Amino acid sequence: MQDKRDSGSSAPAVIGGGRPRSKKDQIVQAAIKVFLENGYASTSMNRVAAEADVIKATIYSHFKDKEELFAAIIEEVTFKRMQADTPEFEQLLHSLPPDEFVKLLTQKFRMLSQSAEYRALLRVVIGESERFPELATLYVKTVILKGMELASGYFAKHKEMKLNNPLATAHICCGSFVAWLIWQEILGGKNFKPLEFDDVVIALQELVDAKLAQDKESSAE
Amino acid sequence: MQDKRDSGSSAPAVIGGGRPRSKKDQIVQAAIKVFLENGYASTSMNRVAAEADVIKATIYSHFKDKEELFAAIIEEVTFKRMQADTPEFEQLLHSLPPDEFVKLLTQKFRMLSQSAEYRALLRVVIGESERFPELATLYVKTVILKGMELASGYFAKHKEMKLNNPLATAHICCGSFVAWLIWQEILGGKNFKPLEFDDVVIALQELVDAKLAQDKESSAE
DNA sequence: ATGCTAGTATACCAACCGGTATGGATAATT
DNA sequence: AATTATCCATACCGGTTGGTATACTAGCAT
Repeated sequence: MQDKRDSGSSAPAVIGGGRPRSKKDQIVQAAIKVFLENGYASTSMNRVAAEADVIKATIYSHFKDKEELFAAIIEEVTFKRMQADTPEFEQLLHSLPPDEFVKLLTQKFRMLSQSAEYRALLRVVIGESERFPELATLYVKTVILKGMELASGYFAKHKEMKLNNPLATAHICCGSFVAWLIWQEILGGKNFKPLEFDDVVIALQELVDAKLAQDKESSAE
Repeated sequence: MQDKRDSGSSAPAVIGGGRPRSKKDQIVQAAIKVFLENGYASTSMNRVAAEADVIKATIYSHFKDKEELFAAIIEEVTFKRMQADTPEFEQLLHSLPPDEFVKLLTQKFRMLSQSAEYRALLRVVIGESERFPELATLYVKTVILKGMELASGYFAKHKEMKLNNPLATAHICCGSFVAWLIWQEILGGKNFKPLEFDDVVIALQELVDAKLAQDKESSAE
């Protein structure tokens, strides 16, 4: 029972048609699907095993118990979603004018919110946040804060915008997006009170532009 | 098995020390606590019965099954939270200047977000939104949309603000608040990247004020 | 008194839960 | 050829699940 923590390519079981997918990965992929669909409590290990086309004992040879498997899949999905931007790209972002910057930021978010897996991740992380606060923290740190720091970093750098609290302003931007995702898509609000994401972006830009114009004017006098 | 849908005061069982609380209410109160603490799947009916100090069969004499009980408690809490404003109060709100209006809106939200029960409700409704979409819809309709329509109604009425899309602007305001509640309180972001709610309000007001000033100026020329 | 209702207490049900044990098959390593 | 490790198949474990059945009691209205 040696610690075989090779996250690399030493897949020990390449048997069948030459799949490079290790058994452990097979399990993780299946677990991602089942856990994100049903949440922690109403997911049974039998169901995961069946979905992974694997025997239950095999799961327990890779993961100590249900909780560890759940934590593993949340980490997996979280990090997968956050194969973050290169420093060069962030540099580029910082050099853009505000309107272009917001446009790019929203594009990134739009891509995220179109992924069913990402929506499910958000739902499950919130739903299980009471019993798995560490996972909620992980999610916040690696996903939410990344976008937040990007935006607040930009706002802080561009002093011509004269924002007294860059973090709070970044929160308003990102928060508007997250809230839209939750109440329109996850909670199904779009079915009886639709609100286009683009309209939110436009309205947001309206506000930011106004702020920008005001500051230009006040710095002129 | 007649339909006894009296939501009034005909409590049939006033036995003990003279509690006016019916047995059904006893069950609902206990179920609220347990379900909101643990979510749907990891709440057992035995636990609810014990918490309500009632036998399990008694629960099933009032509710057909677990799902019905869960739906009942979500409705109960949802409506309890939304003993909405009087029309007169809404009228008052509409007559306020924008900054005062935002201030009052945030005060209402601050009160909501301080209630642990409300936070738990939000968490559970999101977490179970896949298996209970009707409950998510109920929540959106009776809670979220109420605040949204209040704000968007105000924005639409005050044409001097020249907001092209009142609903989207209302979403930015309310969404900023909800998102703050989720990532600071529910997901625990405050523990390592604290952001005061008041700072969000101030930053938001900064943006709205700028928009307002811009419109005044443009209408002057 | 006689039902009727609402509740209690307890026991029970089949199904499923997370997790383990055993024993055999396969394949790579030595 | 022997060893080792991984996996499968099946069966099993004690405990819990949602939900029911039976038998009994207390209050209430006719």
